[in-house]
Amino acid sequence: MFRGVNKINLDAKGRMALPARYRDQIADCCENQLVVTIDTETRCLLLYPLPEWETIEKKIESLPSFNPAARRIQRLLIGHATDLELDASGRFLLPQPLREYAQMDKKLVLLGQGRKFEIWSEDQWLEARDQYLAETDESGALPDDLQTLSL
Amino acid sequence: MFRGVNKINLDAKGRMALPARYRDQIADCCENQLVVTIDTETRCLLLYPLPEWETIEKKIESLPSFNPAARRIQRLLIGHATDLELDASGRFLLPQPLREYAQMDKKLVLLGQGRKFEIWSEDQWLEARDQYLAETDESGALPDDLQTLSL
DNA sequence: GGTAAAAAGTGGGTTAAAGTGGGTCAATGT
DNA sequence: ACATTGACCCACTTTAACCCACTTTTTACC
Repeated sequence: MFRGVNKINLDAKGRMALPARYRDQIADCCENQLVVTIDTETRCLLLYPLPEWETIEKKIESLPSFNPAARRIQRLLIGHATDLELDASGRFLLPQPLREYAQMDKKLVLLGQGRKFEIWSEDQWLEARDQYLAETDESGALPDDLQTLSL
Repeated sequence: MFRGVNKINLDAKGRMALPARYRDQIADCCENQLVVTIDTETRCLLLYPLPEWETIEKKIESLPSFNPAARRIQRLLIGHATDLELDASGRFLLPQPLREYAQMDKKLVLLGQGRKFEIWSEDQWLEARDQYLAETDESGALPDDLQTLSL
């Protein structure tokens, strides 16, 4: 399970370093094979260990391709998915089109999100986070499980 | 069960010491593995023994990711959750982004809250406490169980 | 109640590791 | 053939993990 916020700098070549605390886990679960794609709801990127991505990809592929909503998801998610491999110093290159999509400049935030990561431009993340915080826990329809969740 | 208020100083490096009276319990229940994350309603932090956090995380993680309220909780709680380990003198480093979130300077308050702790900046805590005290027990709608609670 | 001893809390120095920047070369495509 | 891009390598900077020492508080015993 991946957790936590990490402030990371993108270098001039468009590379970012995976924080050291995740490296062992990534080496174990996918031999440093990752896949990055876009999030379709917000301007951020999703980073998966390869096996995890493959199960998701299978599900998306099997959607009926004559359904417009399914085609949309297929084109957006599978279309933007890119294989990555860590270099010797634990970095990888973020493809330029994806950097543009997520409006990334130098400062990034890597968010652990269970089986995947999210990568945000820091500005975008802070904005989204503040907006989330401004909402109360009660606003919005919560799933039943969540209503009864005791933190 | 953790109880009590504890005034604690944050040192120049952002470390805080877990009060000695909790150490045996923490060593027993989670081998000094802790997780800290943010509270979504107030600007304070939540500190869990790892196993306790994991049960919460499982529930949150299994929520449908296309539900906006669920994504909000996932991003806020799991996104900010950070693993901690006590050092040889019973201290741990509070991650900078979380210190910023909870507006922490030197003086902190650690609040025992049953299966978890809350960590507040002292100023924030005193302010919140005074506000709670200003409210009466009758204000606000109480759940039925609470109406019949005998202190 | 006072003193000594132990434990807890606090501060800070050192060092190894992580993060970061950038140069070079090979591959690719124009 | 040349230009562009990414992979690989190396070097510098920054950070945090670890260790040690000093101060303060608590506990125990006289």
